[in-house]
Amino acid sequence: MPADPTPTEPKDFIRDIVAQHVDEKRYDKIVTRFPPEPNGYLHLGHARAILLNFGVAKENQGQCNLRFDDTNPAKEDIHYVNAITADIKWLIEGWADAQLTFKPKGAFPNSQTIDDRPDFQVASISANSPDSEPFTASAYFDQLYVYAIALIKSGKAYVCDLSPEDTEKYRGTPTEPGTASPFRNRAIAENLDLFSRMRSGEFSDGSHSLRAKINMASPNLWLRDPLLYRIRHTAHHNTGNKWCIYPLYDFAHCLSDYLEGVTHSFCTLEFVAHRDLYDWILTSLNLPRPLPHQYEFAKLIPSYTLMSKRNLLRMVQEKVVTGWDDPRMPTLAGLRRRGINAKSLRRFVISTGITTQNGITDIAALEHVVRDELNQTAERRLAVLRPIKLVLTNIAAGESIPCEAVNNPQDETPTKRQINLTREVFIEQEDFAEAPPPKFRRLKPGGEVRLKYACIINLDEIVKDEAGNLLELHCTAQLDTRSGQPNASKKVKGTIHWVSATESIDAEVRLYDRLFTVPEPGAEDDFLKVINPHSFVTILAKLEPDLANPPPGQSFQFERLGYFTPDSKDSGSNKPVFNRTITLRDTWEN
RNA sequence: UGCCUGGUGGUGUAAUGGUAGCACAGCAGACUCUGACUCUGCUUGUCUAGGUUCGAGUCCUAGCCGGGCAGCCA
Repeated sequence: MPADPTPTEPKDFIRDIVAQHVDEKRYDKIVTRFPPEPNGYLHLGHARAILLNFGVAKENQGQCNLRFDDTNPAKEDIHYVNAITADIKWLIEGWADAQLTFKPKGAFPNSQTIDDRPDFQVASISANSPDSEPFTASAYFDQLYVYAIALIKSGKAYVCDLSPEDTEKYRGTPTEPGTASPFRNRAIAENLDLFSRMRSGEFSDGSHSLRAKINMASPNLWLRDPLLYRIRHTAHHNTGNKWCIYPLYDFAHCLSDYLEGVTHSFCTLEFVAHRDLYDWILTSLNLPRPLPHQYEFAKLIPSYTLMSKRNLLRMVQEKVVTGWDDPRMPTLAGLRRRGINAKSLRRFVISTGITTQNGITDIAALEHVVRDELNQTAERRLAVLRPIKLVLTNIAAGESIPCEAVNNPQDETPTKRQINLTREVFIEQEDFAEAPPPKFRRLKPGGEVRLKYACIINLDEIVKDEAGNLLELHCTAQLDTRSGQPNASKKVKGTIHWVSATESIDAEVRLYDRLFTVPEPGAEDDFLKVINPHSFVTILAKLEPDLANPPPGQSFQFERLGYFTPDSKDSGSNKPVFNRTITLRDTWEN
């Protein structure tokens, strides 16, 4: 197996840009960053951003910083930073671990002088180092404050006393220019004084703000004197009560990139309008090092899923699902618990490419790679989800006939295990039909079928109770059709799976399906109306005995049914709970 | 109807003035001790109209359609 599971090296407009910069030797090293806000779990959409940022870093021997964009203490929580960090490590493990970069524990940006100009820069260190921690925007609050003062001193920022409502009114509309705030031309000294008093807690939330002085008539709304700082008397999960003013995204993000030495800052299309502001702030500060630049790409939106954190949070809060890591959720945690491995996710996401076109990606493309990966790697087992009892009348009670079962036929030299055929076995209800449809290749009256890895059987008698309910099936086993026996190569049309009634275990199996019934639940006025009522079904199944204590994280193919993995939360010793990752492709219809 | 941005099979994505290709999905068949896998074949596309050119998905002009932007969210 190759150490690097990446498929072919991707090529797209962003890699072209980076490649050109590398040719030009524009930067010493390519540095990207993944900047999640710790206010929810990472999902499939983030996977594209993660794989882009880490991919570009990896392909150019660069680094990718994990930075928490934690500038809004009202919405953020430390719980999310831990979950996000774990999810990222999981997603890139064995692929781009070497690129994941943190800062030294407790580090803040260092002061330095470059060409007689003052500068700040934060040190970086491998995330593998024990004394490392993720970058955070909140670690830059001191420097950000210094930059804000520099902007004020150069006449490029001012303190505004307009209320949030008035600020909105003054901004104008897309078709009408805004009007200048009455505080726009305050003296620099007054701005400095007011800003310092904002910081010291003298003013209430919303009463003042720091604004960039750009152009109230700009066709780009984000250049109409955007806010840089707002007052929030709220404790922050990192900085505690040190601050009561917090920088806004536009001010914090570009400067965080700069402080970390980021060269390429990738984000999604809705930030295109912010790019001018990103550049304005950076160029206004006369910074001595090369400036980072922002490049935008289209979001990944798979069909039959909801992708916004707002909606996912609502599903969690309204208990549509059991939590952020519910196996039906499109979160990395949910997908992982479902049994989808990181390599499958990478393959899927990378296969969708990077462009600037918005669109919906067919979730079948993900299902395809999930099946393909698992087909290669998952060991096969026999399991019966909805059992009916079948009695092999020519086998004595108590007798165990050993059979060899292949663990994975995809292996070049497959290993085998032993399963025992006994007088009583269970087969799948679906594999028997008293009145079979045309082309039915399974067990039917007067028919014969092979029990996988065992022998061919003939149906002799259908036993029912007085009410006509099916009780059991009586069959005869053709024992000489077992592997190694004289008639082993005898052909029959159908092969079905089975499990010994006396040598099997009972286990809970959770059958998951798509959460929504429509391809685009996000386009619905209320997604609650299009929830798939059958997205989660739990049953008691009969499994091969060696499935009693499955290794966590291991996937199995239950033959003819699908891929299953032990649930990471609810499985107990000798009491496994299996999640169905996905069914096998099924082209048989009736 | 301000500014930005984008239109290639059903979906996603290539082709950077020179044979419109790939993947998924779909359909048909072969194989099969998994109706899986694998294999074979097939259906389906350059938003429209002009122009430049020997040659246009690609360049130009006009139009049509879609997405984004008016948080003290990110």
